Amino acid sequence: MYVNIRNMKFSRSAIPCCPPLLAGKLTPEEAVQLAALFRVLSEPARLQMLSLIAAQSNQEVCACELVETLGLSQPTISHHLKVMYEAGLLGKERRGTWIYYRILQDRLVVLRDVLA
Amino acid sequence: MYVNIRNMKFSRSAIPCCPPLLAGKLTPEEAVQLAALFRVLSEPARLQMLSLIAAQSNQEVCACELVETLGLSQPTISHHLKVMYEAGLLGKERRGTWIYYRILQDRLVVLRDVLA
DNA sequence: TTCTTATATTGACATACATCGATATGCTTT
DNA sequence: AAAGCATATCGATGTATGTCAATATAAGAA
Repeated sequence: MYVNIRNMKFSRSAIPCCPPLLAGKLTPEEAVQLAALFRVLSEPARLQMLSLIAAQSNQEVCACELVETLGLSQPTISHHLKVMYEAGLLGKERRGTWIYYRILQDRLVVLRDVLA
Repeated sequence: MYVNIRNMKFSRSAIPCCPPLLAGKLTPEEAVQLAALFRVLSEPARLQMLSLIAAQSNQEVCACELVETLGLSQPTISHHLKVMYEAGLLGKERRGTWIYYRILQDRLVVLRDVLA
């Protein structure tokens, strides 16, 4: 399994835990990409949604549950889910009437490594 | 030296490299705080500024150098520096006419750990 | 089909903020 | 004091986006 970080390919096992990636110069394009990801995380509601999903024993949650838990309207929840889904932070799966969302780790790993 | 992470105090040496902090439920207040930090990182210009500072051998840079390097006006650079300074991401020191900025690691560490 | 529930989309509105020109403040030198 | 350079602040403007009500779409039940 391989991971791309700033134009360089690493085998997963070759990545040290905390590589200092901010130490190299970011190209404008890289900066735009990373900023877009950080922007997705810059909403309290979205962070709470991620936290709620991560706290589930199944590591997933149906959208209706988020509507009940957070004090936001159903369209707003749906909007946030869409933003995170399109950013590659969430995966979704329909099972009957309900749609279950789960966290995709890859993008979060990229961001974490950038911050090292 | 101590670090506060989500209401818990850690001695620096006691922090494991990659503790999974998103696994616990975030309070609304924590979510607001973290989101504000992520928002600071959600601008490409600011990420490039951080990257430029980190790439210096002295780990610092004077504001004028940023104005020259990035294609933004001096007031805009000054604005971004202020945002990052007030967020605790940058320290500054005046030496004569120039003001030198450097990266403060603590907040970045908090964010990185949250993403684990 | 009809009804009910779950999720998504649309449209509108308000707020946040990145950006810049103009100007102010601060430090150094002459 | 005056001039020159570095940095900060102010005011204005345009754009992005979080939010909700209303509505549409989708799936299962009766």
